[in-house]
Amino acid sequence: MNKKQNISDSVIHRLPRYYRFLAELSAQGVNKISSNELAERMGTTASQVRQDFNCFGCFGQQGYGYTIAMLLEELAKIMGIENSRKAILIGAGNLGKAIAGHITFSKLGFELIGIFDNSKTKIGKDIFGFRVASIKKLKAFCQQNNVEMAILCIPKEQAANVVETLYSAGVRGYWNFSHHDLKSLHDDIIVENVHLNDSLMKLSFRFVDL
Amino acid sequence: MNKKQNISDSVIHRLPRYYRFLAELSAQGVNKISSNELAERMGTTASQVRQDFNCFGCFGQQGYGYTIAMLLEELAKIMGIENSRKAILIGAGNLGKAIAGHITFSKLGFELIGIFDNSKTKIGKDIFGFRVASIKKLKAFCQQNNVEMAILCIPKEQAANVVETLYSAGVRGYWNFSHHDLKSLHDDIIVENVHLNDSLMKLSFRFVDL
DNA sequence: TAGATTGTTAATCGATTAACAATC
DNA sequence: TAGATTGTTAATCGATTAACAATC
Repeated sequence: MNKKQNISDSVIHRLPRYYRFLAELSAQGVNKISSNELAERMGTTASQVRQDFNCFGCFGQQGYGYTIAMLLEELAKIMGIENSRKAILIGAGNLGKAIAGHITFSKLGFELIGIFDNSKTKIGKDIFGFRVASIKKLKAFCQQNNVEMAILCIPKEQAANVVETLYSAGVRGYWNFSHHDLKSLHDDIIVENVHLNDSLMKLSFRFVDL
Repeated sequence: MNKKQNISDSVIHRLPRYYRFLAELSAQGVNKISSNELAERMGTTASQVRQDFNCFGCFGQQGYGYTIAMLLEELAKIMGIENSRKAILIGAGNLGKAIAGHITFSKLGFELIGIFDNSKTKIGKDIFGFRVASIKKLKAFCQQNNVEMAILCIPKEQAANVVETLYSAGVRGYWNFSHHDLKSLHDDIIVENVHLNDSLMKLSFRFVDL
């Protein structure tokens, strides 16, 4: 699937949204939809919907529309969310706990297999069925279990160190809540940054001349 | 400041990033920077940096560059983060706790003044100095305190109801972690959605042909 | 003054939208 | 067959990049 290389960020950004809207429709018992209907619900245009889907193949039927179940399946394949890549979470604070508790990893392409922390007060505690392990065991654990992705719920200052350990153990994917610019450490890693501060600043911006 | 209307989403999206990088430089003791240097650090182009800043005015000095302190001040004004709009948080689960604990609202334009929940096991408990209040008191509280923004850390199913209450009490800004499409409820509200699932799906996508 | 770097206009590139032929 | 809606090409629009005159 070499196509992947040419997909623009704009399209990638929309894929999970399509999936979300379609999954909801599906749950409501809707079976088919036209690009027009879908566009209207999502606040976009039919053209964009069709262009986006056609980046990956022809999923519709002329004169009829799209079968939602089939679209969902294709989108799932495209995004690789039917995988179960081994993932670990580092940092068992409130944020780490929220992530471990709220995210249904199995529906998003990953399997959470461990939680690590460096604080004595947390090591050994149980969180959603995981016994929090010492960060000292990180490297061995990743190597033994083929960990592919790490979720960083740690302070910015600790990120570089932790990533060095993870990188040396072969971890290449990072869901990064730490605000550290990981790309500057290695360029053969995949990083998805979450900046909640940025999100809140955008909200603040839009308030200004309300 | 009518300019605000014409600012593209692309620019708005970059503003917090500029702020973040400049704040870090400032903390490192750097005082001035050229569009070129800043662009390099941020992985963008000098042209873009200058175009972006010039959406809001002329902050630089020809032949010299930009004074970081001044840029930060201007960006802060532009994003309105020196405000302290009254905000409340609804949903005192792990996610709510993480938000209440991690986000420095006062640096982002808001002041957190209350936490609400509908669960008896949570009402009355203390979270980061706030006594969790019953959601029954929501409306009165918002009206009495001029609450402008609500953070929704509640399940999707409860969102519509809660927003009706908040809306009727005058709350127009929403930092929405609930996955409910709030814009479909009222169109004179400001909504900033956080979809962590989408973020993780994007990470999964980029794994596929690694 | 000479050098540097901005502010701003012009050129390019890419993404979105419109149009329409293909076809179910 | 007629109607509907896709897949795809062409047109438009906007965002990014390049260029350069203004100026500190």
